Amino acid sequence: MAITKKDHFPAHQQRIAAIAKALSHPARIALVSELASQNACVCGDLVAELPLSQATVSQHLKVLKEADIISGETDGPRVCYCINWTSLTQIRQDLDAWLETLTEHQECC
Amino acid sequence: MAITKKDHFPAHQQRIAAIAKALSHPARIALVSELASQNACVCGDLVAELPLSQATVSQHLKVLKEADIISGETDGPRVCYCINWTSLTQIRQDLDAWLETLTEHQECC
DNA sequence: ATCGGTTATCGTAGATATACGATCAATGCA
DNA sequence: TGCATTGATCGTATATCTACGATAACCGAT
Repeated sequence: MAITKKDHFPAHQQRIAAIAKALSHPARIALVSELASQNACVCGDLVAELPLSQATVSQHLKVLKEADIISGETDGPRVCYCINWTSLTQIRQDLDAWLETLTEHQECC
Repeated sequence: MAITKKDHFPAHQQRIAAIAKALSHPARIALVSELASQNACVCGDLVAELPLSQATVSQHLKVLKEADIISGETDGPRVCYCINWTSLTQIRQDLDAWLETLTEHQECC
């Protein structure tokens, strides 16, 4: 793509886009749902729930971690992942705030 | 990616992911914001607002259109784009519903 | 120290996404 | 009819994403 131009946009637009991007794959939606419903927390259990290899699941978990949606702490030989509720709440607010500003003007063509 | 496995996930998870994907680029967030604030509707004006070429903007508009977030109707030689409020409202509800189900269980590690 | 189990990372292949110039199709106007 | 304007599409280059096997790193227990 030659050179990305994402940096040419305002920070708040980049923020919304970054949140959306982290949630733009069904596997990551499934992981977040699974973690939230507390059916699983250990990485191995999550791998068992998804139709993906361990390596791929680990990669998706990394994306969610970098977006600060989840966090993982080592528990002996395993890793326990869980939702970062503080961050997720903020994300929800940011999304909602943006969607709200849209509807405020609602009077298009 | 060899073969995509997105189809192996439940429809509602695919739906959330698809919404997120359509909003996963700052240019598209900017386009939606711009359209909602009614500062522009004609494609040419949108191109002038963004730091992208006409071809690229047209491509982003196409993505938003396919996600049913916006619609465009020909107005003489121009094309007038506008927010599909019905669909956007539904999207907002779907997103909010998903986020709500997450917090219901909120009691992780 | 070695072994078995767990997870992250590396390397890689193929699929998509991003970006743009060039071109095409459609429209309005001279 | 011919021309300028507008916007979609094509072709293409590069970047990023998705997926997995293989391997490395780590831990607990023997």
